[in-house]
Amino acid sequence: MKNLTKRQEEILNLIKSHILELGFPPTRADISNKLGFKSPNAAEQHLRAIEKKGFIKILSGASRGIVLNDLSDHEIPVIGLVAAGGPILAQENIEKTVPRSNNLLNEKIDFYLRVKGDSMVDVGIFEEDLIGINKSIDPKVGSIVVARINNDVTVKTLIEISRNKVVLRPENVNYDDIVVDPQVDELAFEGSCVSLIRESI
Amino acid sequence: MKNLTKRQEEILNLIKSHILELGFPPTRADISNKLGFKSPNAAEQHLRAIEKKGFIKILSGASRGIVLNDLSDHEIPVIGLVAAGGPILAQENIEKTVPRSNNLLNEKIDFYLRVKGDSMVDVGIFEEDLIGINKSIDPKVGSIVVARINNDVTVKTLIEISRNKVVLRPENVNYDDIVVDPQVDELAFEGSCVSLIRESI
DNA sequence: CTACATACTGTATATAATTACAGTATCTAT
DNA sequence: ATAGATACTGTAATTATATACAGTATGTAG
Repeated sequence: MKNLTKRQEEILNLIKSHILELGFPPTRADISNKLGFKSPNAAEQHLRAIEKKGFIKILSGASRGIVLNDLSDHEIPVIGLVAAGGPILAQENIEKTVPRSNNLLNEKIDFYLRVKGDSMVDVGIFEEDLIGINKSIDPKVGSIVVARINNDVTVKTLIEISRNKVVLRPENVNYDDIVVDPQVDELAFEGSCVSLIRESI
Repeated sequence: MKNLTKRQEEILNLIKSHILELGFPPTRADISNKLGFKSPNAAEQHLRAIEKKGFIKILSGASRGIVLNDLSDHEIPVIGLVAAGGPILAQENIEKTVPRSNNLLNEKIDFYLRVKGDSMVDVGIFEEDLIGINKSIDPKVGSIVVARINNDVTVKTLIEISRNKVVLRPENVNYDDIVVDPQVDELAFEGSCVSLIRESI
């Protein structure tokens, strides 16, 4: 995604603040008025340029049909079922996005993962809960991590980690620890769990 | 704020989901198409009715000029320790406020309550969790409610409710049911639990 | 009984908004 | 030098949209 010029960025910010303020995007005339253009075409051409650079999408024929593409700053993706193989943040895994303001604390959340199964109920993580994941936090013993074992993504407590042995514990008395040898099985840590949201009780 | 009719609510939801999906409100024609109206005026009149009841504001002359009013409430209070006696939403009980995520389709949350104690761990509600409370939902058997018993605020599952007997169950095998006679003890329901946030894991 | 709310159809029109076309001028990379 | 990006003015046509007016029909509260 190419960089915007100063003027284009000004216009993109204008669009964003218009949406924030009123709830819908501006028209070409709105933009022209605010920036002092004497022709709506000035705005039109800026929009085309911004679209070309991938920051917005212009829906043809629709009034105010400007769709923001860069939700990453404001929206956190929610990962549903993870397709085997591909990257966890691949588009097809994204169930929806939620506004970042849902996040109450300062800790960084890269994405939410929808919990499947009951393997973590003993620490209060239930099926369908959304757990907030920080990709940057190194897996620490005792913390809850998102691990990928041979293309299967799982959420467990990290109990032990060494060169040839990693122990992951389901927090459910009915399940046994998972012992992995990273030299035999493919193992990757996708991040650490830092928060939880339960949307419906 | 008067209640919406079923049809009006349907239209309000359509507006919300349109915004969620595309980022801007629908036109009268959009609404009519989706609901099968043969005249855009049907949508227009519904919008007027919804505006009259205070749920939206129609900006005259602006295309797609529908502003949602229920989003203007920006901050949700977080209730910490509840002082005995006073109202639960009294200023001195408010620990902080958090921004209301542009909560387009989610259930209404009047306030968050910080959970004290371990009486609800078996349903995954832990100490220091924040539970989202809706004041308007009537206490239903089987749901988790915020109850005030003689000036003590508590969160429990409602098991039984009748004129002279109310049973509240702590979701923890170590605790016994609380049986209250509303004719003897002062009992009030402050709301129902609809969501949960755990800020740190 | 009557006014008012709800829930629409149908037609029409003014205006809001997109968007094409024709220019001007400056800057930058090939 | 020349093609393309940037940054606009100016005009105009087409289409999208809001919105008024005229109806029909049903239900509900005073």
